[in-house]
Amino acid sequence: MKINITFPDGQTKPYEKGVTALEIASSISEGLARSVLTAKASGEVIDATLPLNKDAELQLLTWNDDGGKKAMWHSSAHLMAEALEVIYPGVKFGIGPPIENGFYYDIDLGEQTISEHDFKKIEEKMLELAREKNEYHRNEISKTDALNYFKEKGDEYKLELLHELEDGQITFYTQGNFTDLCKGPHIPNTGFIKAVKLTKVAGAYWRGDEKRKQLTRIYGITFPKQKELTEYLQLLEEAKKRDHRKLGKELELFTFSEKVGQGLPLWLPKGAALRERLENFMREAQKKAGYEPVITPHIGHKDLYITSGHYDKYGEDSFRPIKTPAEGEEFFLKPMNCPHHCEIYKSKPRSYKDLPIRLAEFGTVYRYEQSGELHGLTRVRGFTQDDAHLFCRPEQVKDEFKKVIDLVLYVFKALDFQNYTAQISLRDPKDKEKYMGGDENWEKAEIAIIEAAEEKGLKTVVEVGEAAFYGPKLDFMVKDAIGRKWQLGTIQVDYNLPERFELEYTGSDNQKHRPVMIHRAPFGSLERFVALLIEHCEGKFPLWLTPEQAAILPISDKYNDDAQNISQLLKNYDIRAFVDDRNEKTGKKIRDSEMKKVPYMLIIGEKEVENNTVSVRKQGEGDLGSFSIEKFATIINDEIAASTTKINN
RNA sequence: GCCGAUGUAGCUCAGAGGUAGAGCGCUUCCUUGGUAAGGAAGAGGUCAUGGGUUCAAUUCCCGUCAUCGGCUCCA
Repeated sequence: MKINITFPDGQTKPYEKGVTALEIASSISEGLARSVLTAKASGEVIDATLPLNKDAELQLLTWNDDGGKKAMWHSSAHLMAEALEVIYPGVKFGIGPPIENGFYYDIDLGEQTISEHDFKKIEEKMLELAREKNEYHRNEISKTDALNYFKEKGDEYKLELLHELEDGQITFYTQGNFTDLCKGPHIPNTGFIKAVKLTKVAGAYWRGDEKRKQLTRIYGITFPKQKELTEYLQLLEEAKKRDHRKLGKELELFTFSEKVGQGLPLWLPKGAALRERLENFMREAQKKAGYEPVITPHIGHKDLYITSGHYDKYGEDSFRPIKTPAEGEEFFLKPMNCPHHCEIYKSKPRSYKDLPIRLAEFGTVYRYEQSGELHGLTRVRGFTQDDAHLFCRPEQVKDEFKKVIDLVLYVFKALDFQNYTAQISLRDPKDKEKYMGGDENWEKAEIAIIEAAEEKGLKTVVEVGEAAFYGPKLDFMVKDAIGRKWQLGTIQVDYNLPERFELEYTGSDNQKHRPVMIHRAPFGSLERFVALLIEHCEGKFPLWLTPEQAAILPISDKYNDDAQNISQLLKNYDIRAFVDDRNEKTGKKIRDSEMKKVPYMLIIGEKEVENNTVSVRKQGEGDLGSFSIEKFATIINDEIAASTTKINN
């Protein structure tokens, strides 16, 4: 019997029924056969060693394919499990999947513990087992036999997983002396794994449930060549150089103090100046878009949060209330600005003609985040949102929402954030208690977001269960230097707060109506935004934002006064410059300015003073030649103008 | 909050059961220099913090705090 195999280039060839992808690869070339990890047959990724029994479109997957990598790492998780079983007899296994970069396995070591100091011996054992080139054998097994196997082994985690599977679709994979419940696919044998690096150990709750037992999770990554591991490790080193915590310290943008408290950032002068420019940029953009600035206090009465629902949801997990000494009234640090803004809306009667009303505030809010979760400027306990609340008529929602999308995209474009993901976060319909408000409001809000994003042509991913407790949202997510995803811009439609605060407007029918609220923050929080900005530009900020635009470097202290004069002149052109008048050689001053990522260096010596010029050097590029001060000012201001024109078109 | 690691000078880090070191930075002096590190001298540390073991602890053990990597959470 023959079957027809169609290759990605459209060619079709007949093969014997029962042929494996690996055999097909061998028939093409030995080299190919040596690099095939798995195969995709009619859309499904399978073992390359699995017999093919019917016509199929076949794609051979190697290390260069996602499916190949995933299988490699999945098989590596099994290999690690085998090694662990040798070193830690009696270890029990949870799950061990491949992930974006490598794999992990959750294990229960009983009384034993494991730390990074133990990695070396595990890695060595893995490599030793890999060299045995043990094949990954697939076995279909009945549920009863499978249950018996893990009962005997005493692995309650695998038993729990098994109970959820149906008989007839259970497979085991065995390599060497290790057998695991697994649906595959796997690579042909362990010999493909040539380089192993265990990266971290962490506690992880069984099935992601905080209330269940915490297992030990070991992360690792493997490669088919030692060289690729070396390259990967280098890449990680490079990424660390972009880390905003490191750059923030080096460039003197922000700091933390144990005395002030964890998660409470202190903005240093350079960081504060940078942030202020960002705020002004946003103020300008919002003014054009019809927003009205408001200002509200940092605390609010407990009743405010009872009305808003925040007290119910977070009262116990927030910072403890502040009590007035005489009356014993309770106040909370504000965790959000919306309740205050709702009260501003209510300060006078509103007509349909007034809507939409757009109230904007750089509001500083405080949230008690779990201590283990704090992280540089990206996750803090006190931060400032570029917040605004739009109160509109129901028929205005979609239009307003689309305008906000435009604003967010404008901001991202201005700061060159290209690799964002637009994520629509909906509520989890199976877990309605987590959320506030009725079904009808939720449905309206979710539909409004989906339609607005669609009409704007945004490519979105939908995440169920990620909504805020009072409404669905559209978030703009960006990755940081170490690959973690963070929410920056956010837009949220809210039918619930207007109801809780009993917001109203008088319609053209002279009846009372309920407005709809849109919460939005294009930066999200200034802290987080600046953190991501630092990482994206590696501390080399756009010229209009950067703390110091130019360093003036006198060749010797004879020219210090001339340098000061030039600094004064540049101020007239709105150029931020400082004089490095240290008693150092020019080479040293240049080096230091390069390291501090100052965009321009102006070298001043005898020639320049005589000709009334400055010698211009650009960071990362080198000498540009001599220019008059006016000319230099034009260069800078043109460069800034060019970036702004680019944004506006 | 949970699991694991870490905490030594302003920064980056070395060190050892007998009370501490380097490089950079800082101060002073010499040098007055032309596009990525000129030279010398000096100041600077309750070795995170509280307790325990010991003749002796910064070093070993325990608690606390903070930081780092994950987990959970994230208005």
